[in-house]
Amino acid sequence: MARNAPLDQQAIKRQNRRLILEALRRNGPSSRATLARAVGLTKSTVSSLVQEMLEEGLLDEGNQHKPGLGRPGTELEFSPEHTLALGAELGVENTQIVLLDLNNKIHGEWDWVESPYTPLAERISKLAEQVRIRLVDPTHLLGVGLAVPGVVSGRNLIYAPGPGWRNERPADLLEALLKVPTNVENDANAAALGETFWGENQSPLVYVVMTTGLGTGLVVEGQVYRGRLGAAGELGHWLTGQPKSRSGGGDVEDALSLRAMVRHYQAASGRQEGFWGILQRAEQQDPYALQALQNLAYELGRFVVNLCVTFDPAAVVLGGAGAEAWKWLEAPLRQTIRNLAFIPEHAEIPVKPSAFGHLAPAMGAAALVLQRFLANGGTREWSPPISTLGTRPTIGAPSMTRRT
Amino acid sequence: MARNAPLDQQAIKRQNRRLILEALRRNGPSSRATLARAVGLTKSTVSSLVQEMLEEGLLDEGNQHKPGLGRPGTELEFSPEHTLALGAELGVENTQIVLLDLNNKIHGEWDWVESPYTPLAERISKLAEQVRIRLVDPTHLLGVGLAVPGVVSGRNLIYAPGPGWRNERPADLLEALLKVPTNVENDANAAALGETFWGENQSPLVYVVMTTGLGTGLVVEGQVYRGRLGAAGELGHWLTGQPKSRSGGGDVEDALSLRAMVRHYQAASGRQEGFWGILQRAEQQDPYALQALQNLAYELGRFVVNLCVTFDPAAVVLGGAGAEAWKWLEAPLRQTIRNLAFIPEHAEIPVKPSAFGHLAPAMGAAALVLQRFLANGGTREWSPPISTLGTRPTIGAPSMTRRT
DNA sequence: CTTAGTAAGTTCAGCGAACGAACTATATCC
DNA sequence: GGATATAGTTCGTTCGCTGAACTTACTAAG
Repeated sequence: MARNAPLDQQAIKRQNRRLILEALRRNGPSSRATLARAVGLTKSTVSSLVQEMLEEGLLDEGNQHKPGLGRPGTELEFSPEHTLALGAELGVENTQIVLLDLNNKIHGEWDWVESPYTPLAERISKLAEQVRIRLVDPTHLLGVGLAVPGVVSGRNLIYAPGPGWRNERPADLLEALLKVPTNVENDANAAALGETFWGENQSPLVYVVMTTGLGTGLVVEGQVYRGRLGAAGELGHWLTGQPKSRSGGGDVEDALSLRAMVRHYQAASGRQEGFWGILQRAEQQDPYALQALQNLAYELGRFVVNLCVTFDPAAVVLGGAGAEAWKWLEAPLRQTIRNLAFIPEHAEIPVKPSAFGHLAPAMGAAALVLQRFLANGGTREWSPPISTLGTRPTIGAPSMTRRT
Repeated sequence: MARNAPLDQQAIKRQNRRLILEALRRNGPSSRATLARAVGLTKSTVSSLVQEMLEEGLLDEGNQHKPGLGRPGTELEFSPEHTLALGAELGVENTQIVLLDLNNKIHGEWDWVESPYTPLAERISKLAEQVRIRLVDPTHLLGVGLAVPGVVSGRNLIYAPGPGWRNERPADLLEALLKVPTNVENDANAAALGETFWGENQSPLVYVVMTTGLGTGLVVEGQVYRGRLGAAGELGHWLTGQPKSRSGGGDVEDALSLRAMVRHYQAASGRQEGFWGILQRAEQQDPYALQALQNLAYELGRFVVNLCVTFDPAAVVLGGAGAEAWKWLEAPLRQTIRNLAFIPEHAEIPVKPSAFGHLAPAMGAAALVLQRFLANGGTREWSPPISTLGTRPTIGAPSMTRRT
């Protein structure tokens, strides 16, 4: 919604269509009259807008709604074939895709393992191939959303340290292969969006994804906060007071990440274990494993408190390891937050594991597509895939001369 | 602009009036034709909207514009009497007020000293009294903006540690006295808004105010980011790794604030000096003073780098001590940022002292009023001052059981 | 001095979108 | 079967923007 463009009558219509569609998604199948009450338009306006959308094939008429007295209404719902979106997470070690529609119905979910450092182009071709195998015709899709573990600026990927990608144009690549409009987003941002898009609308919402590193996504009033270049939320790289290298000092990741946890465990127990190994040992009451988890909870608690003074969120959602180990983290985490909160309201800030587990980034990527479609009032406005593969993004990669 | 309300034709009109007024403010006096080109409306539309605003007294016709060929245009400008806003900063030790109009003309600027810990009600009455002395009739004001050094939620002040206020309703108090609509904002947020409202529109923009403590304000696309309760940006309270008390640990303020600087200076030199004293000694090449400033620049540089990974701003503006000592800080600060930046773009992030110096928060408070007026398309929509002084804000004060 | 050229600003018929009152349709309750 | 209630449609009205034609006011060239 361009804040700096003059409005015309079409803008009114688009906005009102958007409101109707959003209400329909929030509340599930509803009658015209119910929609009219929900969005504050008159019955006649809703009727005519709905009529249009039925003719476009965007909506379907469903069952009769029988609430008791009076004439029963006809329920409206999204046409599944016309509101499909595909979300894909290009993780470091695997690819996860999910196909769903605006009725919040998941039509399919697939994933496969990838070998590390596979070039992005290969990953994208494989994705396109798999999509073709699973879908009869990808052109039915409203779009594809890609969640990637790195800094995203606009449609371009600037830097993804995990898989080792720099200055790539995944959207252009995929559009060229599938002829489907594609959005790209940082994985934490995407997951954060997904959480608000399908969950309660808690704003602002911070999503914390702890894997080998640590990143956050921020969603304010349904909009992803990206910063100027898309580099916001890289809080794992916040420099703390602990001097480590001569020039900089340690960062938050050094204390809060799977790497840090594994390191702690090894230092204490003398045993070498991965994250899952530690969890297993914790099941068997290994005191070192329990200690490592306790320590993780403490560090995570401090971090949440810091998120509170920074973003003052309405809720914090944990993804990655934070969600996997939730069982052990919950109690000590809660206690740490209570002890350290700056204002009392933050002491009881809702913290919960992601509703979608490992699917969260892929779901969020799909949400990106659906959100955009809704914002346009349910119109697919896609410029045909112009080949711009020749030009490169102008933003450089991070300097690697520092930090470890 | 309510994102979730249906639009009607009045909304179009309001938006278009807003665009015209904003263009007029940005570009200074302009003709109808120029405005039409600037906002993308037709001449006829602009003409009729302008006609209305002339009749309302909001705009005045000015001189003829003589650009060369063709009929000269009539310049339009804001009526100074109808676009006055008052900004006030209720600082810990003084009150600063500024009166200005939408032509960006400052009509007056006053300040007076306050004794610390004066109850807020007294501060407000004194402010009202001074306004009455200086202004013939306060009802001509579009509104009053109040900048306060604390956490603000909506119209209410939750907690201001400096002057020691808790759970106050400054807006209600002032409205009862002056019968003028009043907005309240955190001082750093206000200053940040002022910086973007009158400066180049760099978004996101972070304002860093370093006084005895440390706070930040964030403005994104012209809108202040407040978080859920208005407690965002309290980055001075970010917990760092340095353990200090048993429960929490030190925070950023412990390393970066005037308190920290004074402490450092004393530890090194053995002399007790305030901030201004240290600056004076630096003038005389006192090595300890220079060292303290160098150290401040280093800590500030680290902080700016952290702001970059957190908010990825387009620019950082310094207020308070950061601005006063700019002369000594600039070079080492720049160098620190260059050394520590996470991505190369952040190495050269624009950092500059506030354009308004000590006036920044008061200017920002006034900007708050003007921005709101513009957002409404230049209509004063004020509900008469209903007395709600009986009810109290529901948010508690920070817990003081921790942190030193 | 006259005339052509150019740009500013006005007027007005037309259009698109929402509204609201009056209407029809279809159910329940007594 | 009639009263009542709610869903959905129809259509004339209102409102704001548009675009074309027009008027106004100036400069430049002959």
